[in-house]
Amino acid sequence: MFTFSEENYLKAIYHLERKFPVGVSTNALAEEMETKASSVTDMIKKLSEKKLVNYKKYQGFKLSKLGMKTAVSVIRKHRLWEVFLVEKLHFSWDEVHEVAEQLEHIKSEKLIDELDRFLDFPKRDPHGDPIPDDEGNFIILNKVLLSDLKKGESGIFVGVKDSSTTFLQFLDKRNIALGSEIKISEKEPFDQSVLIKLNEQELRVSNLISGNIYIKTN
Amino acid sequence: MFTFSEENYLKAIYHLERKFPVGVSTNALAEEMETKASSVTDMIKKLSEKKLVNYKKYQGFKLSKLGMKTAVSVIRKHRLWEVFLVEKLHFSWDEVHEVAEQLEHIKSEKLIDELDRFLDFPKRDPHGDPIPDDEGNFIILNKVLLSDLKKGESGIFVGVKDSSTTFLQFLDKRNIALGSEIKISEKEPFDQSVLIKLNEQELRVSNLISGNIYIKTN
DNA sequence: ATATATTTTTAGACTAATCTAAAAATATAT
DNA sequence: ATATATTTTTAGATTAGTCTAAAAATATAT
Repeated sequence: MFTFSEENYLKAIYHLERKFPVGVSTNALAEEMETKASSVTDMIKKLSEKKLVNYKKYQGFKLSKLGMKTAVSVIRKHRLWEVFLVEKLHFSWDEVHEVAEQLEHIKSEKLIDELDRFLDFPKRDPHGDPIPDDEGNFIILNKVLLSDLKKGESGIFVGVKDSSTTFLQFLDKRNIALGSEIKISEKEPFDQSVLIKLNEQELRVSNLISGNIYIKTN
Repeated sequence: MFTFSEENYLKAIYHLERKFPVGVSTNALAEEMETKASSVTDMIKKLSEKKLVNYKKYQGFKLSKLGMKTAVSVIRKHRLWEVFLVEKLHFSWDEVHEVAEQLEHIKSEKLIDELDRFLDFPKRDPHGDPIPDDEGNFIILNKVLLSDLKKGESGIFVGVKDSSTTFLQFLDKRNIALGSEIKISEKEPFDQSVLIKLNEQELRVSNLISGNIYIKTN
């Protein structure tokens, strides 16, 4: 079907389209892929020939219908494998990404659908991100950033925006786990840091932290 | 570490060394890999530079200690994934090979050791082949070909020599499954076909079939 | 032992994915 | 509006893995 590299580009374009709904630029994709703009241009040409992206020179690009379907399928695989690693193989949520990056490229419809069944059709991956079903449909959960809550408001911790190892380990260290109830006790107007209450304890976190935590409000 | 291609060559050399213990030839490996002799020469040079094989021009090659270790590790991964596919994901023994060929190249020590534990340290894959442990040690089972048994002798079906889809499906169709007790009722001297008894039924199989079935005798 | 056949290697080319450096297009600023 | 800066594309190279065709080495046969 498609090469690992093509799939990785499609996935990256998918994520960038959330940030830039009008279209993705060569430089933005180069940064996301940690590669050079010239390499991106080469690859975009190839993806365009294969009808995976819509592209006009110098005008940016967007996923085609086929490109979108393919990207979502790779994301489904990535997230299902993450669930497998955490639930069955004792991985922690900060260890799964690297391995899932490899596993997401394994080609087998049966494999992924059976894995889905084996895991009992999970709706979220270990970081709270929704898992597309076999038709590519997501459950969109309405969530807000913790940094957007006002003093006195509360909700459930349902996901992270940044899932870097360091951030995830930071959360682990403070016992901030998915599903925890978090309430804003205080909000410092000067630096936007917040005093939060969770698990019967109070904790002060910076705006950088609260801006990476997704909350489902009641 | 090593590329998919390098790992595939190492695995193929490993298997060929069983057949040709003195050393593997370029042509033999080309046939095994379904590629051209010139491609094999190119790759062998690379493997030789990386100290994975011992090679002298025109004189064939053998795996080095490092090459052997690497090949065994790939085989361990392949066979563990096969067990996973059959035991957890409802694959049949004739469906697993193609997917395991992909999964065997995933790089993660933790992944494979946790998978091993998750599967409860299986000693054999779905075709009866032994699974190396995390040190690379195999359990060698003393087995003989069904075609080597004499009239009246019997044993347990413990493995297949040829694990092609067609052969495995042939066995399925006749309910010849791993673990079955098989007894030679009759042996036809002319074509070496045998009348076997298993599961309370008698069945005639050709020499080609009996030459691909491994038996553990009591 | 020498001619012939077979095997193996080399030489040169191709594709995919990447890079650097330069050119072309577009955007920005005064 | 035109010069300058930025972005994007192109041109040309590089690496891994493969191929074909030819050359070199080895094996076989009479």
